[in-house]
Amino acid sequence: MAKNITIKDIAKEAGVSIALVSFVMNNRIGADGKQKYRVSEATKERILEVARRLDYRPNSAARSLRQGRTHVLGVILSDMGNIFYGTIAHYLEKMANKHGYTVLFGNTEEDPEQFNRLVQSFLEKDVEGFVVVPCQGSQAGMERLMASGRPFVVIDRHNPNYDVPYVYTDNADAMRQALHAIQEQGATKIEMVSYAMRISSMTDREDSFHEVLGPDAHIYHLPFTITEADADAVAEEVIRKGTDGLVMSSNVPSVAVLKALFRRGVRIQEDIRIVGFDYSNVYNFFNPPISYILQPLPEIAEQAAKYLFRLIEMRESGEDISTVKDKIILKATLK
Amino acid sequence: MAKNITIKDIAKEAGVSIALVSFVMNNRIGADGKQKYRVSEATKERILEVARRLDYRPNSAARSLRQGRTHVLGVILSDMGNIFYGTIAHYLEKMANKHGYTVLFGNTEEDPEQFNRLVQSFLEKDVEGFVVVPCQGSQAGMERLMASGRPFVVIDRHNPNYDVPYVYTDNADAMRQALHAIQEQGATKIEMVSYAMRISSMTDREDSFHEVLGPDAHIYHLPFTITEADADAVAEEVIRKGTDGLVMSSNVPSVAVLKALFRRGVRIQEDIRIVGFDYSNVYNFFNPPISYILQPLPEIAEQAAKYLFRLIEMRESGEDISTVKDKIILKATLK
DNA sequence: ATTTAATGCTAAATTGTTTTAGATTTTAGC
DNA sequence: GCTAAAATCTAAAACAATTTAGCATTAAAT
Repeated sequence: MAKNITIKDIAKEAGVSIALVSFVMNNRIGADGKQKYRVSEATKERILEVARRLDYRPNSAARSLRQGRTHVLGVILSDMGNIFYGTIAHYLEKMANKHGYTVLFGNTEEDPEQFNRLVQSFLEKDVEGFVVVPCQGSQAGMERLMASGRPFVVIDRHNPNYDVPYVYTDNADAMRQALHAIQEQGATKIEMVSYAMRISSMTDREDSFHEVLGPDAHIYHLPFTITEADADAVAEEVIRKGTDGLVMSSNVPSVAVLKALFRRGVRIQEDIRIVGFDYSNVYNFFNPPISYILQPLPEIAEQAAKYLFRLIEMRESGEDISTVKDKIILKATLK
Repeated sequence: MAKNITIKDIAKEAGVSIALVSFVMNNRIGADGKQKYRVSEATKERILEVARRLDYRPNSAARSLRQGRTHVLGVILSDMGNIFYGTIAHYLEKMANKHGYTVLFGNTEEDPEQFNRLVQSFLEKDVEGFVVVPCQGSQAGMERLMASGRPFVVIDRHNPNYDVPYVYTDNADAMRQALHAIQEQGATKIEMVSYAMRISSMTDREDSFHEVLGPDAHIYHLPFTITEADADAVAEEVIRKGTDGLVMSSNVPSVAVLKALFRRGVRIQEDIRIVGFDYSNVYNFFNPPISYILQPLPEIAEQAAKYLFRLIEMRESGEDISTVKDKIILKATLK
């Protein structure tokens, strides 16, 4: 209820114009060489004192309306409950914070409609820039984002049909490392566990897998929401075939299949060697520990944020950002 | 650059007043019994057609400024990279979305200064309500939040000195369940692993632990950022003392200590029984699987969101929310 | 035929800030 | 003491919507 204190109240209380209050509050004094707006120390102090006393807080809606800036970013990802995205989200928020930005988050749960809704919603909220994880079928949403002219950076996946700014992991290289590792560990009948989703992170890893092991090497495809039955089916087939090496393409299916194998008494790392993709605590509890591909999450977030800030900066100073589409490719490491 | 389409552009194009456009866009036609604002079907269609054609999107800064509503919530938690908070964040976002809200997230990393900064920042962004996880020393931030009169709901922990709305787990009961379970599993020399942070979730669990096992039962206290050395030290002492049961008070320390024990070749669930707190995939890979206390995360998020919406609703209709301070206590279950 | 009521619409105020253009006051130079 | 220049400060116009109050026009009622 308590009516919020505005610049007007302060002006009245301090006996000055609202313009002056604004200048003082924004410390826009004696700036721009010609030092146009100058205020005497005395009035400045008086204004600041009143502001403090009345506990003034600027209304950001009004400021945004006038300036066209919100200092808000929009981050759209798959699922914050997944430690992979949760970690990225955390680092992104940290970067944003450091630069005076605040961030709106949204989860698509791999639903393209939801992706689209989030884009719309964030555009209307006037976010100054986006970091997005597209999903299968999110073309409409991506088109709208591109058409908006709002700065954005794609991470984790990308649609090769769209020439847009992104930060991406060298998944082909990562899979080569994984396969090299599992072969060194003695596996000869190697299969892969992947998601059914046709997104570049999966297909790039799969293509690389086939390049190394030939087109007949088998890949299991699991749905986005993996049931116990899904994982059990994979385990059964793996056992039946006598597969002795399994490379994973993501942490969730990785853990799901490990559970199913464990339930069946398969001696993991003896009967079958595993190489995971993305970190899970689970890997530590085998002998030897399960190797895994680690994507540089902090760096992904950092690079994406920096890239985005650069785009925002450019747009703010009137430059054309539609021509900048640099791709940043980061290497994953085997752990 | 592309100048945004405003209500004015539509008015001009459709040959009507901006007021009418606003009414049509908000579907405020023929409402409120007296059906004050009516538009003929024809003009309505014309306006909608123009809006569609020009791809009109309302400017939410202007709308917020005028209405004093932003349809944005602020969620402040400890660390989205932790699956516990990440999951809660996800459910909260989902609930918010369903009610037409968008959400700003912030991580404190258990730093009270950061908590304070986030409160300030979100207040200035005019969030309509907060869901917050306070941290040790966050009193200043909490006071400011309370003083703001903005609706908020506290989750996961609470300061018993503050009589505020919260959704909380019955931690005493949870710990009793955990202890009952570990005793049934045959453990007699039982210790506890907890955080050094003095927050209610930890202290309630610890108090309950002492109530059941007596004041001399030992509790290990780990810092918020646990190093391998920290966990190693606990493992060493546990081994030295011949502790045969360990109840955990949170997932992160739980996994850290499990790793340290595993590294030392301790036969988990044979030499020592473990009962975890909060879910981790790790628990499945022992024989028998490690029991754990599961907090109802979806329900926590749901109840908190509903509670918050109730408060917002009340405030919107001019009611005094400063008197409503209901506490919602949820039971955890042993899995 | 005149009042009354309903329908369809509009002008203008309002929200809290930033910012431009210019008005006042003070100081400095002579 | 006067003028020019410098130093302070202000009025008012944006920004893009919502919303109040009320104006025409047509239809219905007396």
